[in-house]
Amino acid sequence: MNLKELSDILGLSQTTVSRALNGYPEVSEATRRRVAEAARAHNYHPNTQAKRLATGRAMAIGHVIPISTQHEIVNPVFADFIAGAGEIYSRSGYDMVLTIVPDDEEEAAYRAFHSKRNIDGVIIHGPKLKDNRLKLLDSLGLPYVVHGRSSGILDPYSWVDVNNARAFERATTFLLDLGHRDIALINGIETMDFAYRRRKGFERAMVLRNTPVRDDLIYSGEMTEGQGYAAMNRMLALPVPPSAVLTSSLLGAMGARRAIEDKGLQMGRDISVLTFDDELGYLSNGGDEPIFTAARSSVREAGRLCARTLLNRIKEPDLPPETTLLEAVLVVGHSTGPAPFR
Amino acid sequence: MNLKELSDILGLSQTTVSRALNGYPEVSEATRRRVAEAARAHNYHPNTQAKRLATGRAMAIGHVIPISTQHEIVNPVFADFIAGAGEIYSRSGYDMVLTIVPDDEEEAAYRAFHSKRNIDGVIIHGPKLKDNRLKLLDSLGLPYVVHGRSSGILDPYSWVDVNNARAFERATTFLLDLGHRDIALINGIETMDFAYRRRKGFERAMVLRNTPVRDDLIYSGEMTEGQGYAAMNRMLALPVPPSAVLTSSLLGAMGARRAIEDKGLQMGRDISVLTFDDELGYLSNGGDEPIFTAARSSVREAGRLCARTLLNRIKEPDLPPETTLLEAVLVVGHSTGPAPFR
DNA sequence: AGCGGCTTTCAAAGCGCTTTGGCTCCCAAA
DNA sequence: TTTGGGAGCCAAAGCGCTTTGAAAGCCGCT
Repeated sequence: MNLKELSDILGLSQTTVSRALNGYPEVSEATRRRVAEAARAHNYHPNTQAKRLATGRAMAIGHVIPISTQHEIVNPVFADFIAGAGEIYSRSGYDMVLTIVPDDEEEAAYRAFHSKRNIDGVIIHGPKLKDNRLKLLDSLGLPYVVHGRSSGILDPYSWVDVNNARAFERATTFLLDLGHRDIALINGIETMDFAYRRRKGFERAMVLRNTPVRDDLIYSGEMTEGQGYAAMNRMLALPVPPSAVLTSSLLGAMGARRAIEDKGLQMGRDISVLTFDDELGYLSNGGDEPIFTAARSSVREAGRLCARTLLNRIKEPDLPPETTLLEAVLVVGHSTGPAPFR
Repeated sequence: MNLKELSDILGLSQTTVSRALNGYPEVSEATRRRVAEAARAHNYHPNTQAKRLATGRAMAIGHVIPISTQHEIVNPVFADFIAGAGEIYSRSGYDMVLTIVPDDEEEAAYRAFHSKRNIDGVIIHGPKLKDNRLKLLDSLGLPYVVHGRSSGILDPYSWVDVNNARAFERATTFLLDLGHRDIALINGIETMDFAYRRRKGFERAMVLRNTPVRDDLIYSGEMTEGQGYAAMNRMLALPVPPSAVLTSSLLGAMGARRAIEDKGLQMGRDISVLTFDDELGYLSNGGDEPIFTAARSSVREAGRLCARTLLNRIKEPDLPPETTLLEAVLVVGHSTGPAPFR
């Protein structure tokens, strides 16, 4: 059942039927109802491809998800981010098209999106410092919104980010207030913008309190349980181990806890752990009461915001870039306590 | 730059240019080269929408990912599965389109896929017992492959599944061999086919050894860290707690370990833990040496296989259904040991 | 010279929609 | 009675590709 058949049945032109179904004003209410009725009765659904060709709009948003060639890690926050974004897309009739590529083919993936013309815009995931995807997309003229920011890029662009520096500054201050001085940071890879900002926040808080930042208490790497475990283990073996540790992910915090307990120590008493919590659906930080003290910000909500922002930009391409800065909430759980005497 | 412009430049008809670029035989090698050259020089890329309309093939695969309305959980294995499938799709020029829906709108999502005609086939995730999506898709005539199986569906269909029953039977036998008798099962939701089969495998092994299956040692629910922790906690509080536990996911096993260690017990000595391990990229079970003893099968590889199978079916719709049964490997880590004396 | 049979190329008709630029009524205003 | 204008509808021209059916060119043969 296509438009022609339907309009033949109705004894109307394709024009009128199309306009009736798409809510154009130049069609009488009576006809509109009759058309809508017939469309339902005959189970008519417009052919998406034809519509896309005719309008020139793809009605789809692209996401490029890199697989790190060395580590084979699909960042687990993608799942939740995408769940949030997908919610908005489907509500607006947009499709979400995903491309999974080795990270050295990422640029090619964006170019392919552009030249195939099968999407109207993209979301940039995991921006790095001075991320060169931004100018690539600018040059292609593809609308985009960045999930995060890219330090070093001066031209304005649209983004949705959580205030990582502030969150880690506050978290660090919280630990300092508890008397900790040897505070460790188990961070993400610092070529990633979010990790860079987190370290800056951490350092700022330390400096403001005249507390030395110890290089041997800073780790930067993949945010997995295993890496968190390994990093914590190494730090616990130091002559002066940390009395508190900040981790960049709940998974990392779980690894750190395991290392702590392996040593027969107790988290929250012997060593404090404070983590960033993305509120991933499948990895909650306890129920009503948090287990880990954490700086919390929902990545799913960030997905929703990114999607909304992007759809807006697609609708109104001439609007100036729109930016959203989210503040993380500090929630207190059982993983932190006053610094023990030494 | 479109086909018409390109063929005008070349002084050829659109037909010839199209055929040249698509590798049809009725075009001379000389012309083909000339066309290919010009296409590159002028940066010509065919318009995907037009191509799709003309051929009637959407060149895209749909995935419907439900969000449980009660629990807000996006199953973390999706990420890895999709990474595997996406690899195959992009290699074959297919797009992957994702729809995220509340699970009571899942059926509508499949119908939408069908009536919008924007995909050529779908993958069914997380099949339940007697899953009614299968007959829905059959009736719509939409090619599909199931990741998993659906007990109770008798008509043949294409699937890729791991031998869950066998894996859990072997795992259970492994624990029985170590002298355990009070073995607990922390399973997924048993309306899910995989969880049902795992329980069957578990029970079979127990029955074959004349070991009673204790109802109070069986838990079925979401496979999160928190649920694993809670379930293990409850079981440890029983008059006769288990000496070993099987969990359906690494996350659940991590929760169980936490409960065990909270009680001051040691995993592998006081209580054995054996888990299923999907080899998720971001949640590895240790490095070279596994931490948890586990039945291991890569969900990413399953994604690849599903994708290949589906693309095959799309190409050759008349082939009989194709099925693939994967066997999990039992790897021995540090989480299991002989049953302690009581 | 005429012919059949290749190979190579082409014009034109789709695919199913949107949108432009009319056209026809009908009614109120002049 | 004419006229201007709005309401409601339509035919046809796209959108950029594929594919059908036919034609043109070339070859060796008889």
